[in-house]
Amino acid sequence: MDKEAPHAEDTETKILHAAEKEFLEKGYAGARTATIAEAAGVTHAMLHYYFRTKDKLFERIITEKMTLLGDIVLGAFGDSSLPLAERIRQGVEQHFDFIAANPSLPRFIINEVYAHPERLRIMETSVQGIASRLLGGLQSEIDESAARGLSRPADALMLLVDIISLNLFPVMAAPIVGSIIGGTYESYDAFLAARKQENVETILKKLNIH
Amino acid sequence: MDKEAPHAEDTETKILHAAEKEFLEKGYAGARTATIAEAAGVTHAMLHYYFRTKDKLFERIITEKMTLLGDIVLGAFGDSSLPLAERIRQGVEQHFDFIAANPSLPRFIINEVYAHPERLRIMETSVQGIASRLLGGLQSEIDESAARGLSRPADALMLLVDIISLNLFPVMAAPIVGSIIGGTYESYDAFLAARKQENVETILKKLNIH
DNA sequence: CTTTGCATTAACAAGTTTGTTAGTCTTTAC
DNA sequence: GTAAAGACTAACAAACTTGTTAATGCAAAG
Repeated sequence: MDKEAPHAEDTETKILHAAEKEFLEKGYAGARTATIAEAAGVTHAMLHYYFRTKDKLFERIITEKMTLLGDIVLGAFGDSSLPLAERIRQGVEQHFDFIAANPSLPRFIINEVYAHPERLRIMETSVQGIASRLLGGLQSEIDESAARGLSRPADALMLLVDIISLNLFPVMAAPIVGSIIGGTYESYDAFLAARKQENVETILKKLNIH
Repeated sequence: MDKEAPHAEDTETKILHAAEKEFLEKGYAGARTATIAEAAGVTHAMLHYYFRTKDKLFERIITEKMTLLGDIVLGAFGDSSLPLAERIRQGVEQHFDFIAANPSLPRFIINEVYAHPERLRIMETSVQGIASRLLGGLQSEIDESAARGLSRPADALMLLVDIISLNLFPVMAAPIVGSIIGGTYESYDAFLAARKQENVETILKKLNIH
């Protein structure tokens, strides 16, 4: 009826959405432009008409996804208005939920950055900016809490690596971990829910926070 | 001079070694049989002569690597002759060292299992066998230690997932993490060494072990 | 010495994948 | 109504990738 009908995407957007799915699932090397075009419901010439090359289309997707991943980390742990224990609990949970909702994202970024480290250099200053802002704030809060005897001292960078490590693996390696847990849990989602709480507790125990 | 000269590999072995490197670095989709042949120093017809297809060659590599990864986990944590704290410390360190020495292995396995989950089914009984044997033994030791008040109770499966998560990520995501830590550490190896100890402590603190 | 069988090579072939192009259709502006 | 511009299609082409094949070399067995 009007300007914001969610149903009819234009061709460019349809291609972008199809490309996102294909690249995230199969990576650059495994993705096929013909498959993207078909999934978008357009001829594959249109893909080249709008984006020239597979490379340029890929660049669009990966830049967007790298930015998203950085923003999520900042968004999850950046809120300094809460007491440390709450800030960390919420941060771990928010980060976990986002990863669980976007399960191929970490694998995608890790693979493509490994294959072409120069892609990282484009984001490097932005990544380092986010990291130093976040880590600076978090570190001083950890220090303050430790000085008051409310928790153990800790290195904010190490803590962040702990959290990301713990949150990523069960999602990235879902098929393998799923095969190991077998029927122990009702579903893999049930395992993930348990895992989220386990990760929160692992981090809080590490900090020995009161 | 004699039977165990390490220098002259035969053609088949040269292809296998070159294939291992290419597949681990680029994955199945990104690997090129021509590149493998060139790296092995043979014509690419030889690759087909010895292994028929790219698929069959790949199967050889991935089966070997999946088995290796399973054996490593079992080897690192399977030794039940030590006190629990030592068993875990040594397990984490051994596992970490192996991953650090084989940095592309986890990425490779995770990617290829994701791309073709049926590859996992071939190993499934073996993987589950290893897992249940390992977890059973570890769980009873954890329970016993907890009953004596020497440590907190814990789920062996969750603990194993913790350890693997913590150990894999800094190696898998080395370029990204390296960019974040910037000049904080002398080298990435120095960071990894610190990381290994951090992981041991994270796990021991979680168990609150004496 | 010759025959047999394996190893190797060069050339080729089929299929796939990315990218182009010439021309058509549709919408908008005048 | 028509001219212009952008969107679109079908067909094609070039490059790449996997895999084959026919011919050759070579070493061991008889």
